[in-house]
Amino acid sequence: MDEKYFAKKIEDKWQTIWRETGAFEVEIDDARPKFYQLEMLPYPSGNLHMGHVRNYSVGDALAWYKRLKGFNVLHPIGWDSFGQPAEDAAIKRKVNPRDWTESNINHMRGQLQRLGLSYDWRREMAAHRPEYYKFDQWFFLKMYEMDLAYKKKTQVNWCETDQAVLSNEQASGGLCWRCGNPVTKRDLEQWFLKTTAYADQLLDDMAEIEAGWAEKVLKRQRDWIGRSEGAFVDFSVRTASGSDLLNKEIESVNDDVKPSATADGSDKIRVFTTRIDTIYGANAIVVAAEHSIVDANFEHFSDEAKASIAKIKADKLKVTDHEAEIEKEGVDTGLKAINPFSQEEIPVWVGNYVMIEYGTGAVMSVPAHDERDFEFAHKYGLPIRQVISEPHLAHEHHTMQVLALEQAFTEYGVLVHSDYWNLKTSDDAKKEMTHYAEMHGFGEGATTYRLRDWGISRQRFWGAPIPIVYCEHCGIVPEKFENLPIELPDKMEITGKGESPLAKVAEFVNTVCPNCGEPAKRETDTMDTFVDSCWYYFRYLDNQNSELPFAPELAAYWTPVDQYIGGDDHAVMHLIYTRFWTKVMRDIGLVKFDEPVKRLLTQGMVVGETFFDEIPNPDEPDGKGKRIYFPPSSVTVERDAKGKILAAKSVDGKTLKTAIERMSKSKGNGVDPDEMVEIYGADAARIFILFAAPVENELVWNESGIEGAVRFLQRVWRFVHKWQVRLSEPFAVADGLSRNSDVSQNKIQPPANAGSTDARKLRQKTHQTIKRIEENFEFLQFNTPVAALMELSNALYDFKVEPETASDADVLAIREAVEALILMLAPFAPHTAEELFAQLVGNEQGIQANGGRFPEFREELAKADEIEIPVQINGKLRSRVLASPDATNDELQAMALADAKVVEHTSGKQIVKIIVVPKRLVNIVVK
RNA sequence: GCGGACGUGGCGGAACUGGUAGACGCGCAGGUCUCAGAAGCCUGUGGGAGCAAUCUCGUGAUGGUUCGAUUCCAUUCGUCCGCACCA
Repeated sequence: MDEKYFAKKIEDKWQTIWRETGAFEVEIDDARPKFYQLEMLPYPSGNLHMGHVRNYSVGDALAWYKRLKGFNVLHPIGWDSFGQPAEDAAIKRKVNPRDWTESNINHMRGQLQRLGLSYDWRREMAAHRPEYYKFDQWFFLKMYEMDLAYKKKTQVNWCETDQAVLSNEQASGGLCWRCGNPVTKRDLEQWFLKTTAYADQLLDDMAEIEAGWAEKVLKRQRDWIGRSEGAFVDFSVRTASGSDLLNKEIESVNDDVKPSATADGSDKIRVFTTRIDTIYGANAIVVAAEHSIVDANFEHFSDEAKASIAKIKADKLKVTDHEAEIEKEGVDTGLKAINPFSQEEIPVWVGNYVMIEYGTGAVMSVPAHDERDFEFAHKYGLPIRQVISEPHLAHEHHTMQVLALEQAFTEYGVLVHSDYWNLKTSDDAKKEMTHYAEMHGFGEGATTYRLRDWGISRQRFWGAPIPIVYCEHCGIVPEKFENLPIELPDKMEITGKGESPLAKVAEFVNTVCPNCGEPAKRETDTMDTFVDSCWYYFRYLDNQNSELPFAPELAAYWTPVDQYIGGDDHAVMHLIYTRFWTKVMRDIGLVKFDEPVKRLLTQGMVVGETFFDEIPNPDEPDGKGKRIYFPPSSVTVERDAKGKILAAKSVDGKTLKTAIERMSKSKGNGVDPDEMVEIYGADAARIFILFAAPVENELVWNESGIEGAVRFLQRVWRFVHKWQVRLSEPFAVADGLSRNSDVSQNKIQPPANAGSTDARKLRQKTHQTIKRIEENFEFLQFNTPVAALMELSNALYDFKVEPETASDADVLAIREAVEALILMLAPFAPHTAEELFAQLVGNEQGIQANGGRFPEFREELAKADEIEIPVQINGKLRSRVLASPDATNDELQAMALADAKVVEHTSGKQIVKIIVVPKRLVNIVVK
């Protein structure tokens, strides 16, 4: 056995053994419970970063733990390999995105393997390979059949100079990332998936996963879906003259918007409100500039109104960063609407704060009870009338003149100045008024969502082509399933300018209609990469299947995912889309459950110090400058005694600003995982990253701590080495102790009272540690079990017995502790654990092959001979007494009162009360 | 603006359902070994007082509930995150 711990050597050795023996390859096994451990797959950018290392170290720890617990653990990995960076690389460096992606994957696979992560590599998938995206297309066609995929016009970010569509990131700040010119919006026909069809299920099924998902993630999803219950109310509309009703059928410009015309064909504006109880306070109808009623009557508007509406529309085309609140603007159209409850005539305004996308694109303005309406009414001098009162003031308000409020009162209350509904509560009024509207045919209860259908069209090359053909005779024709995959061409030109790159590839575009066989053209848009990540973890189950995305019977065994781990930046989009996808797969019949992920752990970011110079940018209204980053290695940093940065200077003496930001190459604060592995070893790097902070927290990278992880591993290593000879010798049969060969089966079961007090204490520590670590894993804590292992290791060093003189009972206690330590170390430092275990059992087959299991907790061994009971006087700790763990409350009280220090503190005082917490504490209250 | 989370040593962080605050690690200080250094090992390490036993203050701040509060409640300050006119 090597005396010294050389990380590199044992890591190479065990990575080879794992690969050659297929140590982590799994198949269906009905004899064991399954566990599907999943981590979010990486984008193959070229290099692993520390965030990946953290994510995968956590996942690997759990996978190891579950294997040691006897589960059949599926632990796969793959590549989210479609996306913008490959295309950017193609534009900048004239490389083929496929070659660039494949070579990145090869490099990063090596990095993952050097970390010693326990993946079943046979199951690897990559989104950009035709055998995978064939099924993106398959799903698209299924959804098209199910009426879940459709095409409609929508706005995109558009750069006039480059004639190109931009993603939100590429258009950030309202400027094009390539040419720096202002970005505009443009209408484009795009493909959508009907996520809204599942809005209620996405909300309601959260009940099934509540226990396993962080509340903050569910909350964000709930907000994203944004269900609100209310009512539609129809207001009849008159022209400015107040006489003749308009006869035109009014239709919305937007598919999301419910038609404004009611069944009888007369002209109405339909509004959505969650506060129908406030309707007597409506002073106007405010509609979005894009509302159909505006178009229908535009010619009758005043010049001022026309100009104002045009301006509002134009302002909406500007790309804003959501930073400042937009000043409310609006104009009276001259149209009049009739409040169906009060028969009052109120004006119809256009307002920039009403969104055409939400509800009906029209609202009733109730300034007394809505802050936005209040602001609007205030600006334009519209009347503000209170119709909801605080309950205790209701009678008074009811008999008084209509009040003008100083600010909006948005709470529920009691109705006033509302005719028949006066003095009813908001809750009752909402129900009754909705019912009344339904009875009289001018409204109905309604639910609206903020969730929009998912636009999946991308005018890009590096994505799955949408399998649609446009035929002059047949129109929009879906490809036939047997023609899949529709493959990306090998030759293309990607410039970042103009329309989708696929449109320029004639061999791709020109095809025949799957329906009539006549020449036709292909759709040249590709799918959003979030499509790939919707179902990738089902493909791991069956990555060779060419008929189906995966076989349902494999999914029936392995899925749903038991534990999913990733960054919380995916709390909404990816995790909503994949939940949606699962529900579609259920409706197709591929799976039999509603929710794909039972437990979700969102891990915090890995961040580091950054140094930068800020160059003022006059174009930015808030004075935010452009940052030029300097790599930390090039910066001279002055720190105070506490380590706080006092000053940072660049090589040329420039004073730099500092911040703590997400690690990234461009900011120069990244840490290369390969370098960490090279210097400290994969095990130490993994232990450190788990130990340094709780998983959910942000982790500020600070290299000094990693040495502690190395020291810990070396301490364990040295201890095992020092004791190896004694630990491997067979125990005397006369002692009733088990033999060496039983070690891996956890069969060491000597009598609990054997050995010295110290030996018993060590065994207590061992079993207490087992319990603690088990609990930590169940609660997904990874920093505390590492601490517990360190404590156990410290306890071994505190056990002052030398190998030469140790009794069999001592050796046994040590052996038990060492074996438990090694096995429990495996999830955190698998190479070291494997090597030490091999040395202990005397073969090279590894923990799993030797039947290594998580050590068994034994209550009777964890129990201490005596426990220390703190004694408080008036709540202050004054003394401690040693007692048997079985001592009764009366005994504890007697011992406490007999204690010398207690006597000292209580003498001359009157004992008022004595509180005894069983096995815990005694508190004596004196006066 | 609305919503949410969180404030514990020099630092990262422990602390079961209210019951010995500061586990574990980093850092720092002293010692040991050595020709010297590295590594290792040992000791100490929240503040204040004391030679010491020990006393006292202490979990952002102020109050409250309780025999007892880092933990529960109220107010307040601060930090971070999410949403962004969703009617």
